[in-house]
Amino acid sequence: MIETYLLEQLLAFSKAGTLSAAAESLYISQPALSRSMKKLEDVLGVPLFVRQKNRITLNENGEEAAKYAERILTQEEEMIRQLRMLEKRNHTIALGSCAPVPNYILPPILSRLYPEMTISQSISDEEKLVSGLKDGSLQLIVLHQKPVEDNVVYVPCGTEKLFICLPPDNPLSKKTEGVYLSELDGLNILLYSQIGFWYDLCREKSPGIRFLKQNDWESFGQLVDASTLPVFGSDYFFRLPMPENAPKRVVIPLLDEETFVTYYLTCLQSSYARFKPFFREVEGLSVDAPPLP
Amino acid sequence: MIETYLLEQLLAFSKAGTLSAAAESLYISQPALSRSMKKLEDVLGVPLFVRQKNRITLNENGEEAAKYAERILTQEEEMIRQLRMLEKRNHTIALGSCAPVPNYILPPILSRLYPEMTISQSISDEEKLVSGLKDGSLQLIVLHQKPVEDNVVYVPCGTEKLFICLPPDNPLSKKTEGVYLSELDGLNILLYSQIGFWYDLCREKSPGIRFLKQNDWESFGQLVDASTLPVFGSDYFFRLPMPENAPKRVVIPLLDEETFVTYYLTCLQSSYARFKPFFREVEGLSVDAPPLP
DNA sequence: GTCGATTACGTATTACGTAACAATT
DNA sequence: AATTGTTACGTAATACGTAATCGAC
Repeated sequence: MIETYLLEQLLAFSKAGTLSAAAESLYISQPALSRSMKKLEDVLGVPLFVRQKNRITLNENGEEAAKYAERILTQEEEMIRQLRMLEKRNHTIALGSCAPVPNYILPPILSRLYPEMTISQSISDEEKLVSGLKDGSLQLIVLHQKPVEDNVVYVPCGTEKLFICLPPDNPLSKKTEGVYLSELDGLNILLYSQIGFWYDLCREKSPGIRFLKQNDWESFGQLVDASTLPVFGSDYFFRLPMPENAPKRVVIPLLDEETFVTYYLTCLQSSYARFKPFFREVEGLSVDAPPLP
Repeated sequence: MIETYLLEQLLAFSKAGTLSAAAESLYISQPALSRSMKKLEDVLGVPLFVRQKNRITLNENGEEAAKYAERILTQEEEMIRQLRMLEKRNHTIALGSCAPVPNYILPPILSRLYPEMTISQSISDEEKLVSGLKDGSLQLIVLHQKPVEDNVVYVPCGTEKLFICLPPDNPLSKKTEGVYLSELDGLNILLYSQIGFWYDLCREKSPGIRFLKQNDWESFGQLVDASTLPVFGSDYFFRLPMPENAPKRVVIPLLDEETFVTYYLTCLQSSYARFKPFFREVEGLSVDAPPLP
């Protein structure tokens, strides 16, 4: 049996070239390393070095042994990595959503139902969500369309409606009955970048919009407050108890039917048993503001 | 870094099922193993066991870890095996021959020229000899035909002539000028089994011969002495200073041209430099009896 | 009572550091 | 003189064994 520290020290030597340099890199003394290498030769039963008076180098066996050592040490690292990942996966529920709103609503419910689990959340596009579900890196995903895959279970878990908030001096702000996305062509619109599929939708329907993207939520909020630039709004946010969501602006509904979406909470059939209580609770949930404190 | 003994102990536990049984199989005490498993969990940073009051079993992490442990330990064994093989290969010259005679003649010369090397010898068929040369398990081979391969070097290293030794009462023994192998059809012939290609040759030329095969050289010799059964003979053996090679028998030459062969000592081009002195010495060597003492 | 696991404590192994030395550049 | 590797010896870390305890069957 070859103890791992011997392999580690051999590899360090093969990289450093001298015992002294290797010993330094290992934070041990040179004599200790010298002895270890002798011991390794003893354990393996073959000489690994050619020893001159003042110099020690790997022989053919030693070169070969160093390659093996590297492979084995890599395997051990891989073992640790994988086990920690497995442990983590068994203690976290990874939720992925196509839009921010489900990520506001669902995690609190998950935390209550599975108090011992860590809840992780992320936003990405439909393709990545589905592949994440399949490869096990996501346990729950929220789509804005019914999933077409087999082997999944889904329920509607709320709706969301998109609005555009325009400054009163904009001519479109008079059309209180609503506008189409295509009518926004050419506008400069403030946008928080983490909004999932909504961005793609607007880009598709109205390629001429010039988005002023903000990655930081705080900065975005300040820009909304400090300017009268148009911003998108959602019925979800309008119901939150914030004083003013988009002050100094007129809220106009969008008329494209795609701006009213239903969210579908989805999991693999194989994990449905585990999440059944959650699905029960969420089924038919309307995307509403959380209860006032 | 995971010390190997921990992996070994984990694997032992996963095979034994209880700490006590595993400890026994490892020749250590139960508490020692208990502590080791705790330590392994500590090193890996994940729990590996479900601990009940009186029972400890692997959890999902543990099962996975045991698989990794087995892989890694196997790799280490493989490492030792391969290194020892490499060491051995670098200290032995493996000679393979298609017939026994070159194995009598060449090893003494090799020992003299390469005194620090171990000489190993074996007999097998042409196909295995060539593949052995190519895969490195043989460094020198002796064929009874010129090799057709590229990347090899060869020299003739002697000849051998086959005879048949018949009892005087056999009608064929009168044909002192010689007989063909095909004429031996139907005879019972004593045969020492380790004679390489000679056996295939006789089988091919005279399928009707009934061979009385002996694997043991001593037994074969005693049978030759104690009977008058026909046996094959070789000019090499006739020249040895033995009192009687095939007593009570008449030695008749075989007329098939294939019964006179030239041996070709062969090595890879890549190792010719190493064996050049040997080739020099052997070149044109006639397969003759060794000098009388 | 037996069997299996953990805890506590002492022991023995062994990997390591320091010091001294030898040899090369 | 500076660098590199080995030997000798003491030390410290640690893996192990023994004894005791707790629980379950």
